[in-house]
Amino acid sequence: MSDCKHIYISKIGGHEGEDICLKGWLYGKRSSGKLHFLQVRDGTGIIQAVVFKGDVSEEVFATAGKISQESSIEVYGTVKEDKRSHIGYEIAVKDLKLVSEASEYPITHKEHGVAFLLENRHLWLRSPKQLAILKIRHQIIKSVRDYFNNNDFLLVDAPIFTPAACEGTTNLFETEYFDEKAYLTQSGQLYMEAAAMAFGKVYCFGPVFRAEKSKTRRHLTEFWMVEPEMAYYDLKMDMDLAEDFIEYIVQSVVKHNRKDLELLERDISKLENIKKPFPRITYDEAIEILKQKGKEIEWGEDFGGDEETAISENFDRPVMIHRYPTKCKAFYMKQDPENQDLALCVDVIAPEGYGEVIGGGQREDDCDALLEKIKEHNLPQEAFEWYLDLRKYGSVPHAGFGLGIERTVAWLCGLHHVRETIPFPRMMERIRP
RNA sequence: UCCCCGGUAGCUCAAUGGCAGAGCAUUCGGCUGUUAACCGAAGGGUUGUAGGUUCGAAUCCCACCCGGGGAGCCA
Repeated sequence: MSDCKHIYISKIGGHEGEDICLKGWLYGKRSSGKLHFLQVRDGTGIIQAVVFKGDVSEEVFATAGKISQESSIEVYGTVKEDKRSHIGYEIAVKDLKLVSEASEYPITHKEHGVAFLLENRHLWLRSPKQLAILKIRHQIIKSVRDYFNNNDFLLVDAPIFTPAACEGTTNLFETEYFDEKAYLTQSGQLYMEAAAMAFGKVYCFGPVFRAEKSKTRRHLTEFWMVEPEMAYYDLKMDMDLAEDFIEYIVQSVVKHNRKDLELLERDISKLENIKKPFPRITYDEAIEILKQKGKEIEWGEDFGGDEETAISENFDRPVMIHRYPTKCKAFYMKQDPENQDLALCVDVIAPEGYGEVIGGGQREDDCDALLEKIKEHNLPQEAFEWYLDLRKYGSVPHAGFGLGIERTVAWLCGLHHVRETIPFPRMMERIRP
């Protein structure tokens, strides 16, 4: 038996009638007198292995009857087609090897509370639903990289340690850096601007950190962001890129993860519909929509989660809101030459209330104007000398954006909360496991 | 930081001032096609922590701890 070929469950269809070996874990078990039904998982799928008393030794039959949930096992048997199976095949077991017996496994197939599951996140990952989510996350990340790699962008990794500077330090995680303090990055953007002046079209992709005391379904303290930055791009080109990029990611998930989306009971038609062009509205038009809906909002205020959801309800695909008031955006945003009160920026709000997935815009490329902004925001000029250098040595119009991976995963998977979109979520109230 | 809700068996919950309970999980027994299998039995408790009220507290009061939901915050 030990010379049987090891086959992954996802590939079982090509081996009908053959004697094979499965290497995995016991997902579930039912017994019926002279039969044991073992649900075996191996990370690629779940299949039922049937142990009939007449087919195996007494020892093997007894072992099959007492294997505990999540014990690791090797199963030897014949692949058989069976209409009753959800994947179309079963294994008729000939022999079994208990690799390691699991003691009482805490996560059952019944309902559990969120707190309990998060405390057991290291085990929760074994559940089919979590596997489907992480497979979709994998595809999203792959698509992100494929998109930029296929469109002449250079990957430039941004640093994680950053010096004290950008916009005060209240939202940054502080850490010891030899004899001085350093902070964990909350964005690679400023470094990408430097890289864009060197290489033209660049992107970074990595974890970023926010020490905000935010307790909502859209926030994590550690999350992953992809940030492209392009020299000689204006706001319109930036928006065109964001639109094309999102369409590519969504359609690649629709194409490659249909089974995972079905397992998550996602309405796939809503994703199939995510095609260019996306609606584009100005901040002023967004305010009009909110006022029509009876929301109390004044011109100049930024949008919260409720406002974003209200606006997104008017559209069946991502909506691009551009030209926010300068005062509610960051210092590096370029002012609209046609209206100094507006910034050349864009937020992309996902449909179905999933909120902002992209924030970006055209950067201030004039050295004097940028210096003025740094002073207005009471930022320490010396920390930005290198950033100002980019405007001194061959400044060009440039633009970019950042896309939050977890919010994108939550949207495509149809999840209520971002905590399930990352293997080990880091939140204000939770850092374990 | 603020507001709301919660903490009872491994898990999900019940018991609202008077004997600490159920389902699932676990263990044992039964069943040749189970799909969250089913049937029978058993074991399993410092009711988050500390104090107070009371003849008597899981239950009422106070403080604290932990968690959940939301807000603010959020390049």
